[in-house]
Amino acid sequence: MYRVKSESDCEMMLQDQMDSPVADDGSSGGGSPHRGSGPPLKKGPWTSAEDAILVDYVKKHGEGNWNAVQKNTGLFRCGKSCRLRWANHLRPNLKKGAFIPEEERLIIQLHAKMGNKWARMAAHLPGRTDNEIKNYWNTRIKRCQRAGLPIYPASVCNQSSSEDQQLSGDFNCGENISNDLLSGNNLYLPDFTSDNFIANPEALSYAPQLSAVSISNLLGQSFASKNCSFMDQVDQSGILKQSGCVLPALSDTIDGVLSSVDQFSNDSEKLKQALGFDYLNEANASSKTIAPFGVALSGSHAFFNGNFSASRPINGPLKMELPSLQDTESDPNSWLKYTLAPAMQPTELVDPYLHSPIATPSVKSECASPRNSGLLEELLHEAQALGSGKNQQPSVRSSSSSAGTPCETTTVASPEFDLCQEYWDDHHSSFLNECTPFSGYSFTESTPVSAASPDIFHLSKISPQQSPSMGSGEQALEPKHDTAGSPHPENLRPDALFSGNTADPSTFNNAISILLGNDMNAECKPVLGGGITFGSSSWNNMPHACEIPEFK
DNA sequence: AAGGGTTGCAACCGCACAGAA
DNA sequence: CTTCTGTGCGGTTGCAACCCT
Repeated sequence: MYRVKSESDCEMMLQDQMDSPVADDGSSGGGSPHRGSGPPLKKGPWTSAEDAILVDYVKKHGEGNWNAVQKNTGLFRCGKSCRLRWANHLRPNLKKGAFIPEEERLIIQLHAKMGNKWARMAAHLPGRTDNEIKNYWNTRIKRCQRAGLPIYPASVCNQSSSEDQQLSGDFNCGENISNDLLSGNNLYLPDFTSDNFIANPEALSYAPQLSAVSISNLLGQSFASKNCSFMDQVDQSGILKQSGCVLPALSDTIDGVLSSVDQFSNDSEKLKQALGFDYLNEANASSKTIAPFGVALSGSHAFFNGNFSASRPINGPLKMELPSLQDTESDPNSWLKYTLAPAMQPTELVDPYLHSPIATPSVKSECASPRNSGLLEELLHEAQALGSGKNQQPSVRSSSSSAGTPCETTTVASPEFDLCQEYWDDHHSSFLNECTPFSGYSFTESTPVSAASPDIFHLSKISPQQSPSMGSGEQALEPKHDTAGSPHPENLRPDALFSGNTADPSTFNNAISILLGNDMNAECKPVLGGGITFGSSSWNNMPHACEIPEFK
């Protein structure tokens, strides 16, 4: 690393840089290559002397015209290097040191919205440079990859959801979700309408969301504005359980499902969560502040959790840059734990749709981070907790995620998962009967699940019997295979969820159409190889939300 | 203690864009 | 309109510090 030279290095001063110029290759780089025939420009770490020269120059001449620095100061640095040095290290008001939790949250959130637009992200983080943010993010990506955790905390996506709801104004069901972070940072929050969302199909690649949305559409599509964001609809599903006033009959249906699930043994919570029905259990939620991250980022898990036993391993390195908002999460509540001020009273944590009080915030998941910040450390902490095989307290119903807590679902090879598997083997028939109203709309019926989370797996188990386009449940559990029986590469991608593993593409499209407000048919089309494209977008060239014209 | 592997940051590289000539 | 120049941005690399065995 180019560690900042100690102050003793100041002694090297100018002479040092003069003595050790690195032959420049004309690397002023990019659009401003060094074209002169002067002395070779130095590369590598800046010395204090060079810094002093540059600072002095900027004080006198101001920023800009960086190529003139060399001419005016004798500094053997290209203008580009000077600009970079100034911008990243020398300019005033630069924050140094580690990112504070609030900054981390903001970075995560911004990245979810912008993708790798570091400069734009830096604009939201005064005193931070794009390079810093980029490095931080890359580090974070690596950590998440190692830990097998999702890049985006579920709450970040839910933040987008909540923000979207607030901003859209099209979906006014009385929620008044706090949004301190948003308001405090003047974030630019694109309105992810359902149409917009189409351009981000990865965001759909998470079974809990899908199930949530499917249920939402089943139960409450009528009251969902078409202009509501996709996540709005997800959120609606999350509130359905609590919103019996809206559709009491259907709410009863859900209650019935949950009741049947509750018949399961003490581990039923795990099963429900693994089945992705946790979002239906918000009324029992005590854990809006529990699990730092939801696990509904199933696709992300698939990406990063190479230990996912139920799926084919992901072969080879994956480019970790993910399109923005790829992982919108279905849990409408978990975001709260990020946005609520620390002083927020517990009562304020009550979901607007939640009729029953929330358990005391003191009920903490064992997975909760020591810092309770929901940030990178928490991810790591969760990973540790997962590795240690810790479980949540049985009495704690975690509904922070539509798919359960990370403790229970991120480590798919965990005993919990096996337990769920066993439960399924034992009870799936009766459960499926109970779940009949939902499964018909479950996207998992056409979803290859090899790259998905266990949540997706279990959801897939729900649907086959109900699905006209899916075979047996066992088939549903199998990743999509090509004719040779080998894992289809598409299965290794989150968007494999939409890879059209249905015998009837029109059915699939119709389902998506229902999901996304009936506009899918125009935008979504099957592609060769079983994938689905959304307009011109694909996984690899998916534009970030900010690149979508509406967001600019 | 030593050596190899990993981490994380600073800096570089190359492309793209805008404005001036 | 074309070319040149400056700047911005995102991806990548280099390497010292740190960690692990």
